[in-house]
Amino acid sequence: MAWNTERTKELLLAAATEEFSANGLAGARVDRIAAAAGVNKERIYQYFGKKDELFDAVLAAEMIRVMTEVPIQGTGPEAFGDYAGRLFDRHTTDGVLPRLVFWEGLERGSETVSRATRTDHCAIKVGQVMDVLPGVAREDAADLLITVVTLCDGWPVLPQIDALLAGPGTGRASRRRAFIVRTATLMAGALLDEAAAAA
Amino acid sequence: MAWNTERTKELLLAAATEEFSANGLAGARVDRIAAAAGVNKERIYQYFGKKDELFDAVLAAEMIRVMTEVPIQGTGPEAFGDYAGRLFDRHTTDGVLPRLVFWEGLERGSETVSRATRTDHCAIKVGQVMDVLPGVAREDAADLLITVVTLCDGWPVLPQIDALLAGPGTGRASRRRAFIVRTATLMAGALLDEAAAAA
DNA sequence: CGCAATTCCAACCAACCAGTTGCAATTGCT
DNA sequence: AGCAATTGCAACTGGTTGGTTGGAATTGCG
Repeated sequence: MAWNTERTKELLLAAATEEFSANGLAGARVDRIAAAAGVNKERIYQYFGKKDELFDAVLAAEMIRVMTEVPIQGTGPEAFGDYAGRLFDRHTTDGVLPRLVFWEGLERGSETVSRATRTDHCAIKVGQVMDVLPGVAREDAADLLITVVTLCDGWPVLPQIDALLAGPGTGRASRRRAFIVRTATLMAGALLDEAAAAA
Repeated sequence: MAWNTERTKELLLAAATEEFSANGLAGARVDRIAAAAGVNKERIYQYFGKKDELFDAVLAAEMIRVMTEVPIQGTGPEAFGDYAGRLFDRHTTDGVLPRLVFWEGLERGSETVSRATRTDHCAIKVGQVMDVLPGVAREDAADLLITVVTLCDGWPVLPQIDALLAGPGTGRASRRRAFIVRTATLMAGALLDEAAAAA
């Protein structure tokens, strides 16, 4: 045994994350990834197999990282709105995951490869939403999450829509943040009330 | 003068719309567009110039088409929610525009070329929202629109998110539709109330 | 028919890219 | 030092792509 193979893999994964996020699966250049990592090209094929599999690895790693870095905590609609705000902040300072997610949706559709790991983490997340909003059905919790994720992920990916609809304003991000938090809080509250009324 | 040049352009535009929607700007193949249109390759360069410019033409045409096909009508929060529902339906039966919009956001960012035409149509749309919700500020109307557009456009583009968060359920689309309509209605109502209270 | 604009055909170019291969150099454990 | 695993290097293959070019065929108006 010799060399630090783990470090090599991490360097490649980091470079690949950047490259895939910027250019997508088809647009990413394997040579660029290798160069940016300061590692030779064949290492990629040796450690990750095809380009597609490297993309899988990147996606799963990044999704899980963000999920653990932005936890859902507390109770009540405001707590859920707070979560939305923190997710928005995270994606505004680092738009890597949003881009990866949309690239995946566009270039691969629903044919997700590394499903197992991701499905588990997602189920946990939905469960956390149900904890924050006691009584809300799993399906509603999922819809709530999809809404927040779509809004927070869409923001850094659709700068044109903002420019076209809102015009070249100042502090657009903070305005948008407040709007999303409000939307999340309001919907969470409505579903909570509904659940309480049904009980 | 001879031949029907307009028809040739339309054939190319239609084929290009399909190809760009499916594969994005970088992923689209000029040869495929020409073949699908039953037209020769050089026509593209003759009529539209570079690939990028053809993409511009496609995007502007499709955006304007959907905007006119899905009008905003009526008054009150429910009317706005109804608009959201119709936009959702339109994008569920024909996911071409959503994909184009996200491709643009990812591959070109905010560097929109054919801005002039699109900006005008968008300003009109924001104005229509203000008509539906009297008293609501332009900025809030824009945010409301951005939210609805992001949610309706995001749905056909992010099938993985639905699969991951909600699981393989039946009738997911109609559930999601109802949720989005409810969200739109609720937010519109909140902003309307706020505007009324301030007056 | 005659003529000019339009279109097709088919080949071509220069560049690019994913993935592979053979070999020499480097590393770190024993 | 010795040795085996790891890595860098550099060239190569097979295929693809955006964009161009020159000439022949087609169209429809006058």
